Amino acid sequence: MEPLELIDDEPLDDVDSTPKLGRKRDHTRDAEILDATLDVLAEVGYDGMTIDMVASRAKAGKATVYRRWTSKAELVLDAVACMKSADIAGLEIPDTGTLRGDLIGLIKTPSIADGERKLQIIAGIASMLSRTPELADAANKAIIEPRAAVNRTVLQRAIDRGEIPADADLETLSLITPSMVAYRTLMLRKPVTREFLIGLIDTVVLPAAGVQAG
Amino acid sequence: MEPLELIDDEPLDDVDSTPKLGRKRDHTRDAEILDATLDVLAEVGYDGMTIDMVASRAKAGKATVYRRWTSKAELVLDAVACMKSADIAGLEIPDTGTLRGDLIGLIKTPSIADGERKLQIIAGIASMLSRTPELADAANKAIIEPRAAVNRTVLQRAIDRGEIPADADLETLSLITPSMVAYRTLMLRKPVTREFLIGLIDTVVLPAAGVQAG
DNA sequence: TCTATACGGAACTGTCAAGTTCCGGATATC
DNA sequence: GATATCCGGAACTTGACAGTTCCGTATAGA
Repeated sequence: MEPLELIDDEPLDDVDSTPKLGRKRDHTRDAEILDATLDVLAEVGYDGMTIDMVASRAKAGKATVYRRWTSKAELVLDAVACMKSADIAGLEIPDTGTLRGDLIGLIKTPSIADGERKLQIIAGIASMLSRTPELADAANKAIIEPRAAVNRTVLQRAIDRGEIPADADLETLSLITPSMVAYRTLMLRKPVTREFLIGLIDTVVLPAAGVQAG
Repeated sequence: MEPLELIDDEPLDDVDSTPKLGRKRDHTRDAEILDATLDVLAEVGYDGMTIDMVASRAKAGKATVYRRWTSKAELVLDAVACMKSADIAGLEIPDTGTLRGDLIGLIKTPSIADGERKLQIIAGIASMLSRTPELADAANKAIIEPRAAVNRTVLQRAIDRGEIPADADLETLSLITPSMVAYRTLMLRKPVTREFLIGLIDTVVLPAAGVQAG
């Protein structure tokens, strides 16, 4: 997803071709600032975040930030909407032939770390979600949905090969691990280990999906 | 749980007996202010909440609040810690003879409404949880833990009567519904209906507990 | 090299809320 | 009724941050 164009109205195909005059707006600079925004958001939350924090982390001036986004709210919305799914995007979905193998194959150390950062970001904007639907939608699309989609894919394949019943509730099943990981991280503040995830898969997800135990 | 004694150091048995002079500090006034705090917290979150909002909702002066709590942070911590479990407290745990019957018997409309308010409160303080462990602990003890404890009770009874395996993971099982309800409310912002809860019980909790489907 | 543009940084303004102080009025004890 | 205590309310002080403006500099195109 591209950053929302809040200032520029130049054609997209002009990005790397010859501009008329002076220096061109650098779109990678946008990304750096947005990423700094997410870092600060994860660390101190929306209200604890100041534009100065974001700017200095991105080695930018505050004026530079305001040249590109009209307000703090716009900056945060854009940052959440443009969030890259570092874990999902480059992640090939495993196809081991069994549901258990696929689910366990999805457990990756960088993916866990990335997931915890995203949960911190959600926690940082949680109080605004009920009053800012656009932000809630953006967070959903960028954070929750990709993760659930991957789970749905491996579950659907398990249905296709007859490993689990065809009427299995994919919507619910795909949300079990995200939900319980979120609770463990945010409320219990316990680390999400590989063992914890395997335990969840074996004692909750697989039985609920209809796989025989053992 | 009593409000933390941040100001008074009078003996507890003196509460309703003869004070020495003038008017006595009114402990129900504390409760009213704490409750107003929770209301505001649920509506606008920690950072959106001002002491003036709390005071005027409790028909109190700001000075009165500061006479009883030293800071906004202390007030909020105390409010969360003293939160009454309106749903759990007066709730007799059903004993229907089956795990499914007990779990479904625990679903009560007022309990759902009360639960959503509590989740709004959690959302309001979410961004502080990772930086204020005492607050996270208080929220967990006051909101999630009572609910999980009830689940553990009915699960233990199911073990005792041989309905589910004796080695069932009560810790995990008792957290399935709280986690998924929290996730649904806070992140998906979808309503928690009776149907949703029954679906969770039938497709996740019971299979994971080892009850035969159907 | 010249020039327009965007830059980082710093100084500035305006607002808003935390926390304090003060006061007139109620209320309970004596 | 006299008195001590706490009350609600309002007027403060203070500090922090959103957002703006300005300036000297760096860089890319002509």
